[in-house]
Amino acid sequence: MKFEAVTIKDIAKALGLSTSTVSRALRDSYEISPETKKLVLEYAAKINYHPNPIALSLKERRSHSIGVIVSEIANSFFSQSIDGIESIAYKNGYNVIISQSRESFEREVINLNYLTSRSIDGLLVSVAAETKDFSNFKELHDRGMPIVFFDRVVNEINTHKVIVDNYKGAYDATRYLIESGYTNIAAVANNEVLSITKDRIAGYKAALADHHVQERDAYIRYCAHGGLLSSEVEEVVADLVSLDPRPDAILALSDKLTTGCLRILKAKNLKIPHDIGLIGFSNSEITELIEPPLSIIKQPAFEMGEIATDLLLQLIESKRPVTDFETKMLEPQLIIRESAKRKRAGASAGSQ
Amino acid sequence: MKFEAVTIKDIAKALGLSTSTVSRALRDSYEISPETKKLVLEYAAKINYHPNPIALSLKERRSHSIGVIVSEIANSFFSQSIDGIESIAYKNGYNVIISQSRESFEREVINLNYLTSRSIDGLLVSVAAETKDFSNFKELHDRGMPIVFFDRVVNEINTHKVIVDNYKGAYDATRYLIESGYTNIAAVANNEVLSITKDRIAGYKAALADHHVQERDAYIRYCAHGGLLSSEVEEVVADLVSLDPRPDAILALSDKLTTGCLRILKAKNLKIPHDIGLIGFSNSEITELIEPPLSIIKQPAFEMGEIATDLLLQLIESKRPVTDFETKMLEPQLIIRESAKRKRAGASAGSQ
DNA sequence: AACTTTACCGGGAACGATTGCGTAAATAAA
DNA sequence: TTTATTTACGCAATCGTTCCCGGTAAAGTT
Repeated sequence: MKFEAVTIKDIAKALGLSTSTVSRALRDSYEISPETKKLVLEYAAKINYHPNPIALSLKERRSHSIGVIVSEIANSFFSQSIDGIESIAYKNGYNVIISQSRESFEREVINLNYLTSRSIDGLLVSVAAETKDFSNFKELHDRGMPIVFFDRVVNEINTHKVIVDNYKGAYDATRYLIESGYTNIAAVANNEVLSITKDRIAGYKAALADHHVQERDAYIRYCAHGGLLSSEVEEVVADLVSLDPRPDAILALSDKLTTGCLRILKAKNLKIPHDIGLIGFSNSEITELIEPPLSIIKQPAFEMGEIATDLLLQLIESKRPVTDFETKMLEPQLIIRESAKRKRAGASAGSQ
Repeated sequence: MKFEAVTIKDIAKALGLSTSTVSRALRDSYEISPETKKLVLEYAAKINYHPNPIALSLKERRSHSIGVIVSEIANSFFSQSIDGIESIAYKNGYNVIISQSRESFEREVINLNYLTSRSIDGLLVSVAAETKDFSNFKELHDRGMPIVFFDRVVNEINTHKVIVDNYKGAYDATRYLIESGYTNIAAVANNEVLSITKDRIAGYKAALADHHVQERDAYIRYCAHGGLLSSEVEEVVADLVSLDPRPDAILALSDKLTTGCLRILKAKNLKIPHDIGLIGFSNSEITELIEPPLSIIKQPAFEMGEIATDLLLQLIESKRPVTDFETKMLEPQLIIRESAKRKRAGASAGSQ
């Protein structure tokens, strides 16, 4: 099957002109007489001419497409981000090529190689949970590929980044739990190496410290695959609830973990928030419909995608090499619902 | 910023060969001596040579990328479909360029023009809710563009299609409601012109008829924008519950509508399933966590994306024009949970 | 010794578009 | 009338790659 497009040559031949004249006429060059322009433009419109973007790309040495690497598309946060990415890219005439790491370092590297071999103009990345070796990104960046990280960033690479205030998100959520009377607060986090994990855990710890609640190592658990495997969440939660003293609340530090914990807590017949409180990062649109309505920390995913793309396009279209990079930090939104309401707000902290 | 790639010319120059020889060596042509091949291959690997896909595209007159038009990415069904699309496309060396219609005919046409002007090799489409004029697709298809429709197909165009058995899905759900003792079953559907709407409504009606339950026009409602506007769902549900007799169950005929109805029913303080039963099409991963756990008809979204892409690639890579098109129909999955359990199965109809 | 193969390799056109340069004709200035 | 300038267009190189068409030297065949 073929889809034959009309070229500038067809126009030239039909009108008895050279291709250069046609090209110039189409670009409204001053070198072409108004009559010729009119002729060309009208004929072009008539036969529905569109310049071949591939030929243009070859000439201009840029593809007008950007690559995106996320862990999985079918995840509320990422699909919302991609929505934002697509809208800005589209507005600026760029294609978006998406690939998924599924939290695997290996797949991430493969995707990276694939995308660069497809001659993309820039890259938008939220790194995989497994990734602790950033040399591939680093090398690519050093060789001049514009990269913008969003959500899960890599601090070792000096470029634009877009994140939410993960520290604050976790801090506020933890504080809320403490102020609601929870004292044994466990944290279930994504892979330990992730920037979001570090920042969120830091916020969690700080909130505990600031409110004189003792931090316990046993209460902090990591899921190497970010909850992509339900077994790892299951294990972690099972461990947690078998502890003595058993945690009276769980702070889940990423999307998949939040729903994962809830699922397992329910399976274990623990009543939320009575037996155990739950709050977590989530971008699902229907957390309010859950039983119990879920308290969440929500990220402005769409905006993050928009901003990251804006920054990337700036990088791509900048004439001079950019050396002044910024990290945009957005506000997370703490939404309190039933799943983390236990005692009255304002109860004195630091119990036991 | 620029990202300089190494070309075949660089290799030729460095090795004192012609570009044709290098090209042939890289493609393992029999015309090249083993020694030269080895030389070229090793040097190419050393300087990390990758053929420029844009130059190849220009030469071969195909871009190795496929366009996708869906109503919105941030929708469980579509993001799961895209997941499937991406996996097959990736496996075959194709890029996926995604665009969103947001249920608008106008945006769909714009996306269509944009994608074709980006010289894609084929198109995967799930039509927008508003679209009743298919002439744009038809014309494109007639001009030789391979198109595969999935989920929301257009019957007027003879090409491959991938759907679930929407009739059966709606029929089985309706039958389940009837057998559970519901008698006044309303249907809330997407835009009337959509193929999925027609098929699902037909299944709903057939189930009513087969079980001697009277069909009422007032019980069948359409949402022109597929629930993208929460106001339209609100209106429809408000109307429905004010009817006399009030429906004792709602069958929601698409993703957004299912959660939309639930949200509004809850806001109206109606107890599900006691006051009103609810079942609907949904591909959300967390419907079991909802209060009450949602009974759903689930589509094999990932597989649909995979199959549609497979079919599209067949079309693209076929030497001869394909005239024998097929419609793959997959099985929907009926998952019964609390939201549609009222009386015991097998209870006689006619309640109150 | 003369001819035919075979093995290897290079030149250059082509894909579709842009663009620097050259130039004929028309017009203006001398 | 001669020269300079402007107008309006064509030629050809270029982007990176493939591939048709040759070409040459060594080997094999009479």
